[in-house]
Amino acid sequence: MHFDLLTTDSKSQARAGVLHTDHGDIPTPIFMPVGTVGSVKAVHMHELKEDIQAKIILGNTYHLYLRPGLEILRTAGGLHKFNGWDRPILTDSGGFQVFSLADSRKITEEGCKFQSHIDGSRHLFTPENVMDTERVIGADIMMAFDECAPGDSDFRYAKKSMELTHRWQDRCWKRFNETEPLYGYNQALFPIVQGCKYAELRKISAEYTAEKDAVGYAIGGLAVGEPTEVMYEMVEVVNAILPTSKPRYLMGVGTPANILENIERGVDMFDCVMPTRNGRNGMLFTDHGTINIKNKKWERCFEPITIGGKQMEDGYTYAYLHHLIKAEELLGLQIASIHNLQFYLWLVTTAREHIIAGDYTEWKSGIMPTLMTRV
RNA sequence: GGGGAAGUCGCAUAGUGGCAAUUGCAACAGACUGUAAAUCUGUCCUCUUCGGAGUUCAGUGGUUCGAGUCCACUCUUCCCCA
Repeated sequence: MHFDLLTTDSKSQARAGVLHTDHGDIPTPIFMPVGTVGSVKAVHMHELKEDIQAKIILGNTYHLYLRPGLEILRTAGGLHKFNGWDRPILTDSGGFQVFSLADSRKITEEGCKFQSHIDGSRHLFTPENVMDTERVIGADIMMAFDECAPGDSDFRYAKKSMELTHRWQDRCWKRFNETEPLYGYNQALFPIVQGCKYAELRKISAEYTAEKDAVGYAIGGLAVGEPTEVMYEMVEVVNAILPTSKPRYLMGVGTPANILENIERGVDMFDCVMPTRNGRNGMLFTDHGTINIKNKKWERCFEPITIGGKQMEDGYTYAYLHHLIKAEELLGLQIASIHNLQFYLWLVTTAREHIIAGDYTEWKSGIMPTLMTRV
């Protein structure tokens, strides 16, 4: 697996490239739909491929480990075989669950003890067994096991957490290098930079992480409660240190505006639950701004929903989607999810075109006000 | 025609004499960033300077310090027998 950097914008840090994997090429910048349990919620595989043009999706180690479980995944021949997705897959390590399941886990030097959110059973995640699990899942890109500390962590805790993540990172590398892929194709390990909202820590973490020759590097622990401006600052600090020849993945980000701002700062890969989760809850990203399709004002809007000024093949109107969501029809969740993912993929694809054309910053300035608009 | 039951804020419900009144649905908003989320939160009689104030529980009258709750009659609905 390797990355080709094709273009770097002359007026910013924005880059266009291609990440080559055994399951196909990923043009960057890219947005990766989140498919926690091996499914992008409410979206069928053929819709991901054909309608949305997704190039890579995520899975989650914690969730897949709990259900269906490793024995099933191993017997199936890995997640690709199990769910039928033949393009690249990236698995998060469970590091985010260290953050989001704070009430039912305990962190030690060894790893993190979790209590299952499904049946309350107790489990221990260590850097070593997470590597083994990601081997079994068979993700093209395996994420290191880290602690995603809360955005409001104080310096003392942030430093301690970062140092633990670094020690875990070393153990991940060791286990990764001692083991082989199980299904005949290559897997890469992406280490994760931490350090919360402290530039000093981010710098240390980026330097520490960049020492290892990885296929790509991730920036974690952002968009977890800190102000947006702080997130941008931290990305700048980190990207000034990470090697330019490798892809940078900003984990869990974000809004369309967040994505363009971070592309400008040199980020190549993004993932976020926002287009799918918020879509299911009625939030739609449109050419006119962000809307809540449940609001009464869309009841009689018989205009088709467009993306980039173009009507999608199916041509749903605001009024129809309003009706479906209000009526709690499953088709509403499906259309909203597909629409938002189409919007996100259109956004990064168009950004890439403008980076290559050399007018990224101008294009971005033109579209930002709309992306920030709440209709 | 005779007998029985019941009428509570859009609908459905709770309500021992101390209640602006329970809960669900609907409605109207808001939140959501490496998914414990088809979830969660708020408002939901009127006005409000957010401290409160004013009108309410089919209608009218009554008992009581005090009535959605007790009594009388009226109206309406449902059930059973003719």
